[in-house]
Amino acid sequence: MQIQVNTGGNVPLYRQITDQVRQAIAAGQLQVGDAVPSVRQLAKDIVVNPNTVAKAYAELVRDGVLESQQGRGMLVSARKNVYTKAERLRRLDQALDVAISEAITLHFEMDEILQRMQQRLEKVGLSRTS
Amino acid sequence: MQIQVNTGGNVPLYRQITDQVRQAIAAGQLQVGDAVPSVRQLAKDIVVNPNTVAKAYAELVRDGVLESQQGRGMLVSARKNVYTKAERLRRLDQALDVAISEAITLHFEMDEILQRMQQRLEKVGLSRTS
Amino acid sequence: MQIQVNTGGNVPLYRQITDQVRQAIAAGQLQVGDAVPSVRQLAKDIVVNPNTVAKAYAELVRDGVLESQQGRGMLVSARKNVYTKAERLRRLDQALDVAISEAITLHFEMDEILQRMQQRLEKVGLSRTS
Amino acid sequence: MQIQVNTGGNVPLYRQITDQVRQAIAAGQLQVGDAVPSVRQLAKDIVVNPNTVAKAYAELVRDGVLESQQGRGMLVSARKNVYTKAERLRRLDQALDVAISEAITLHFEMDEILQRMQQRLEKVGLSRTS
DNA sequence: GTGGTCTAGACCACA
DNA sequence: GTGGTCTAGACCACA
Repeated sequence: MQIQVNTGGNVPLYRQITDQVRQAIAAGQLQVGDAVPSVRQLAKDIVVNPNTVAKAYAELVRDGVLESQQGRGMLVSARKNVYTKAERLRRLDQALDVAISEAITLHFEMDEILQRMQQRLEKVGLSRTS
Repeated sequence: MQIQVNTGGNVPLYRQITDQVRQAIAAGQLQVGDAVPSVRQLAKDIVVNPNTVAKAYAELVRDGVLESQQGRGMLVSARKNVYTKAERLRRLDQALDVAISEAITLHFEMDEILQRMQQRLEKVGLSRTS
Repeated sequence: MQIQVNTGGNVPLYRQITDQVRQAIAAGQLQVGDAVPSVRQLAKDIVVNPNTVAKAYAELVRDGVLESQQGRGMLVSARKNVYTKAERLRRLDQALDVAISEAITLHFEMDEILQRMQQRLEKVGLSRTS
Repeated sequence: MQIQVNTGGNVPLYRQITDQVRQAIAAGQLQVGDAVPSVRQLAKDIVVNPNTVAKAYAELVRDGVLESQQGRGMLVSARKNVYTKAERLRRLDQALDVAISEAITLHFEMDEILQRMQQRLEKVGLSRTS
């Protein structure tokens, strides 16, 4: 698994880590039962404060994405969605609406927004049939 | 114009206000030259501190969405496309990436995200060929 | 970078701060990537409320002059020319008109104003062919 | 004397009035001893609240530009500069520096700024040898 | 430690 | 009445 963070943008470091782990799982690069790097190792690799990696892993554990195995580090757990379908949609809509508001102010049109959205999704590595 | 805010979520109050004003303009509920509620009036209506409304309005003024008439309130401005093409894209991408990050966390797939995005765009009143 | 504010005049404190940061950048005293003093530190140094410094910095971020690195402070951004040509001219004209209005009140004549303007531009370190 | 005000911009109405009276005097359209329109008359002509005109005239009286003659309205007084030369320059410099800061942020160069300044001065009717 | 958000309350300029 | 600025102080997310 390749993780790289970018201090330039506005996305928190811990969030970049959680997102990339989730993406790697969604893309099949990480399978259930695979180990992820230790907090210290990853922190050294991507040049980030270990507290930040620890926070990211803690969130992934809380969401049931990873689980800690005594003495053997962190493993990819069986994926489960903690939210109900309706709750997931509600949260998705809320996130989309914020982006739409920004797009409206910037005078983008519907087709442009959808096209750009698809480009960003592809860039981030979400496959069409993941 | 109906504005309502939600203290529970993680979207800042001032951001909810700017978003809703922007959407009301995009949907045609607010036209160029229309007045928006006064800072104090809106603050009372939605039970928020006047400073928070003032902050939201100030941002809309900076972005050319509203303009302030000294001593007489705020109205919807005719200014458009204040930002360069590159800056508009940079801001759009940033907004989309935040939404995508949330969608990833929620385990949505690309097709679902795009489809939902289109639905939300239509809901907000953006026509396909606006 | 030396910042000093003056409570006596009619220029808002936050405006004095943004102006001086901008001038320091224009004069080369602050380079792209340099850190600016933290909100709390600068507030203490110039004896101003931290909120006022935060407001000044927020404006500079919106204009692409500074960028915020979450949890680690603010630095001088590389972003440039965020606004369209028309918007840049609109803002320049507005700023010039305010100065002209003041000059008229003070009974200055055109040649004096232009000559003085050139002197101030040179003082601030703007070269003729920058 | 032709006075017209513009509610669109950011310049206060009362300031637009004082500036235009001062300009008319500087341009010789109003001579020492000439009468200016009454507060009520001017308020009706330019469609502005009489309080606003009264405030403008009060400032002009305070600065020695106009004087009130019992029963005969307001006259143009003998022009005098209430500030010392050094004080006038200090205030001019302060006004110019604010405009320069804005110009710097907008990435204008010295020649552009000076050229634009001259255009705005001409537009406002300040002659070269007033 | 860093910045970001929000409230409460004051004072000011302007119409 | 209107918006704009500033202070004081709290709480939060992030590194």
